[in-house]
Amino acid sequence: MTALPDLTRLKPEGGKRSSKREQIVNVFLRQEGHLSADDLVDLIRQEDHRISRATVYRTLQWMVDAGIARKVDFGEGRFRFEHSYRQPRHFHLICKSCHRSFEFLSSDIEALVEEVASARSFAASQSVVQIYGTCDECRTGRQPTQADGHKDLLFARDALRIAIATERSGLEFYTRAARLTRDPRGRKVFDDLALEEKEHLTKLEARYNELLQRDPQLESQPTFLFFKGAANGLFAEGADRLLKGVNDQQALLIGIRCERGSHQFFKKYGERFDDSEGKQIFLEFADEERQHLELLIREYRALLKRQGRRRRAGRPGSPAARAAR
Amino acid sequence: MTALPDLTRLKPEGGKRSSKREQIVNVFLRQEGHLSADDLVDLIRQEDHRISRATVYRTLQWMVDAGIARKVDFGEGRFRFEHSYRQPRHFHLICKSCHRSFEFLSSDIEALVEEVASARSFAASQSVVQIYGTCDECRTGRQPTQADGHKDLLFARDALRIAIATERSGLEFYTRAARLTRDPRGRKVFDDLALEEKEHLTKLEARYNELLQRDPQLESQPTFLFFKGAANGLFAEGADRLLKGVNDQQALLIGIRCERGSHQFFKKYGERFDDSEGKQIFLEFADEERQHLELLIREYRALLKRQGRRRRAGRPGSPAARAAR
DNA sequence: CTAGGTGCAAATAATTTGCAGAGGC
DNA sequence: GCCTCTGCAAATTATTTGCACCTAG
Repeated sequence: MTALPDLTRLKPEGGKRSSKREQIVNVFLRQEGHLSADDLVDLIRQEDHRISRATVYRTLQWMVDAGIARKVDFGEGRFRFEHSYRQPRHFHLICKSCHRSFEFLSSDIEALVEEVASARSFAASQSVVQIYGTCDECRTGRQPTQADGHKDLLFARDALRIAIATERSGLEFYTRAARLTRDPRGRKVFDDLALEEKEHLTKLEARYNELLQRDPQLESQPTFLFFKGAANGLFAEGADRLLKGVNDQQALLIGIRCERGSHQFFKKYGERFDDSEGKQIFLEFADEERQHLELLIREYRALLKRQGRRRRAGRPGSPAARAAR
Repeated sequence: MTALPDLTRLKPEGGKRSSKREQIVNVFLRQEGHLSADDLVDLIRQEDHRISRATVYRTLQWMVDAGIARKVDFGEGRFRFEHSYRQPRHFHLICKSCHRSFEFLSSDIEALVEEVASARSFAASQSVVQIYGTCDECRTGRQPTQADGHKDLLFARDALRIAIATERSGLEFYTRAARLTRDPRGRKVFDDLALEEKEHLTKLEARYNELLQRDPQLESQPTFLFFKGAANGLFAEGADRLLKGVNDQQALLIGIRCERGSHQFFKKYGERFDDSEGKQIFLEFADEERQHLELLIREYRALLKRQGRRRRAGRPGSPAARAAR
């Protein structure tokens, strides 16, 4: 079920193998959702009567230390535990009526939280965001839809969606730029950039479809990762009329600026997340953008060289320095 | 201390006057910060030995129902209570080392939280945002600065700061516009707008100073209300070169657009907050902007009328309809 | 053999409840 | 006198601990 392999005994340090502990961990990992210590005791007792509450508590604490479980407090006067191994850290919507809880992640909220902490010189180690209220099903009285899928898959799905949206927006921009630019060499540069984006887009979409096959109802599940700002403004580089007179050098500079923005953006956000498939997607995407960026910079340098040969000498303080950082 | 008047016995419904309860409530209100039930018992016992724990618990519950207190959970395995009467609802930074907690409010976070809830069709009734970590003093080993002041005053201070920043930004914009505009009547309109802003600004600053006098160390306390977006972009109406050819009609339209933006913005945010002085400031500010807006609209209509007389008839589908909504 | 894991029962800790008496209206 | 508030002690609930025993390395 959950992508949780052998690690069971690797992570914890200084532990002795013990059938009881392993049994408890296995039962815990087999479940999904948020279990209270008592829930877990009941589950264990179904397959083994001779397990004491104390052992379950001790094992739970051990799992938290080992990074397998996370202790969450929904204000019920007792704690619950959720999977944590390779699961993205997230926030909760908590229904006061049916007592279910739903997970989400908002990089925007995380960023604001960091900002507040830093404004107060507060070293934040963890943050809790909980929205209490009534869920859709309880309010409308409809059937309680299937439980949330695995966060990990949802996270990956949403990361891919964001990457795809960004890529689409880039493709659109370069295509428009190519259409508008009058200079034929400038147009060539934009055409190449658009082609590159299209290829990358195809790759991302293939990956997205592959993900959907792993879980057919993945697409119908609600948004897990809330994330503004991607695909917005990165490519809004100047008004259309400015694009008309762009030559190849300027076009390359624009491409460099866009790709660098995209790269830094995904790198920054990829690093923010906990280890998980979604994080990988962000970082891979950032890396592909970086490679593309480097390519553009090489092209730009080559272009300058050619120009320099033609015009005897290049200007020393030229934009090359800035563009190539 | 806290601006908490007689209301003590008004709010709760169906209660009988009782010396014990009143005593507990008074002791609670006299304190600031986050008290646990036990803290409160200890405090009460200092002035009256014959009070039972149960009564304190019962009174605490009663205060929560009456809206005097708010129950907060810092994950310590017990609840704490904070003032709630006319205190803005807020979020917490919680120091794991000294166990103090600091309050802040972020309208931006609240907005994002609402967005998430609405995307999930979740009827949010309350939200908890807690940042756990280590506070500045614990990390740097400096003296623990004086405790946070009253949220209410801090909130008012920050609301005023935001209003002032917005007003300044408006003043700056209109001044620049007046300088750039070539049309003398357009310039007159911008000059008037700038004057209006300056007057309003003076009023706000006076109010700010008055607030500082109520608590001299108010200014040195950290930001309580985190709030982006105010004073940003509201007045970024078009590039400078577009302002050059603006006549009086266009200038009025620009003014109307800016004031309306400002009005709606402060109204929306003012309504978001709980009852408190800061909320009042937002709403008052929104109202002043509205009055100014109405004035501008009247002026605009008068202008159109004059033009109509001059040119026989005004165009029916003119921008007047849109501007005056 | 020995450190760590386990069960059981007792201990804590925060909070709630049953009940009989007290006090305001 | 009635209804609610109070105090006290006992109950509840979640979690932890002491201690003797057990078991894997």
